[in-house]
Amino acid sequence: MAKPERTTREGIVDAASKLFYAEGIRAVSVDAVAEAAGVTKRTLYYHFDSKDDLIAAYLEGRDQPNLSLFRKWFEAADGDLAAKVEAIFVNLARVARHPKWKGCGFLRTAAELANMPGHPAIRIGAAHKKKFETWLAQVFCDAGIDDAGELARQMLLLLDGSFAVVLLHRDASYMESAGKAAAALVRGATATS
Amino acid sequence: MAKPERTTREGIVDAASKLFYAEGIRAVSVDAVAEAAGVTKRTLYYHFDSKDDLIAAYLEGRDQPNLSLFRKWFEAADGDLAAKVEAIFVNLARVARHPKWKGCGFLRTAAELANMPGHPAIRIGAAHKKKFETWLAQVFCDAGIDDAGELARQMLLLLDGSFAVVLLHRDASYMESAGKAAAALVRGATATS
DNA sequence: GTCTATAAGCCGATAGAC
DNA sequence: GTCTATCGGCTTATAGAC
Repeated sequence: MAKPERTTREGIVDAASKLFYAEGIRAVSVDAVAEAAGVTKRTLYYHFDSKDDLIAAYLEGRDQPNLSLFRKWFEAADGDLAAKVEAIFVNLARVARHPKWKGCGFLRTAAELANMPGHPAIRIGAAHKKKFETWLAQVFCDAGIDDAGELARQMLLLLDGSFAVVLLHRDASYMESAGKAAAALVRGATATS
Repeated sequence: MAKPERTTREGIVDAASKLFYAEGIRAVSVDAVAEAAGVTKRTLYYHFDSKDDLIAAYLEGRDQPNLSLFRKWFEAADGDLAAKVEAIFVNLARVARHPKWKGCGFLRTAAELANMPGHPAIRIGAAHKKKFETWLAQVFCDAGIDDAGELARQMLLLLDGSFAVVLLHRDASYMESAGKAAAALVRGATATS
């Protein structure tokens, strides 16, 4: 239970996470990760079977923190359900304006590994997005919305759309447009249920 | 005017286009493109300054054909404005179910080159998406919709969101959900204008 | 568990002949 | 304009000592 010191493995995942997100998966070599982590390549290969294994660990480590952040933004927002959903997009726009922001690591990895459909990292990304969608569907269902699942899917489309569009145009105001669209769809679903 | 035979350069761009889309930019070597085009690497470097130059040519060649296709789907559809917009998503879902479909080449390239913000290929991708957005905004404006620009932005968010989500989950039904959301937003904007 | 050293091959790009 | 041949460097991954 008492294990406060950061393990070698954690340090490697940390270094990999920063580099993969900043530069892209295939642009970063195993050498670069090992050097950034302050270990030799041989040590890295002691802790991970392959680079693919390391990529999977990178995304695994971002799963829960990302989900928690979205939930926090939703819960901290004032107003009705539509306003709380919109708050996620507004907060995301703020984050996206940071110069180091480079889109969604899960989506970028899926795009880069599109030629390897069954890759573990893609499965982790798909599961991550599904968790968020399921949480939203439950929130909508609790609010008494008909077809809460379909509305949750539409929110994911707007969310991931804003990641893609903002990365391309480098214009975070698209996230605020996505938030407005999301709020309009939630209000439309609330009215008819 | 009379130039029916395919030039060497066109053959190289063709081969690059197929490989880059199928495998990803960084996963494909210049050697592989040259071999697929049936020329030597030296010939390739006679026609293109660098691999980056070749990447730009790949996306440049997809710009107009893609735009034409979207416009064709819109114009061929029956029904009101919302139905015609939704038709784009329905047609896209059909295409996305083809096993060789691997998302949007423009978005995947932007994701892969996220660490090179000013890359020519990213500029081409951004311009491509902007052209589509501008065309949609004009269509909405002609239909008498208030804030046609904002609605067009929302359509782009849903479109690019569906590219990203369907690539991740390999479930083209998300495109039909995006189409429903798009139609609902168009109807909402039509009603209030 | 971490090290030094290296395998075996691929990378983008170029030299110089014809 | 297209060829053969090759550069120097980087790639993932491994061998074997301690």
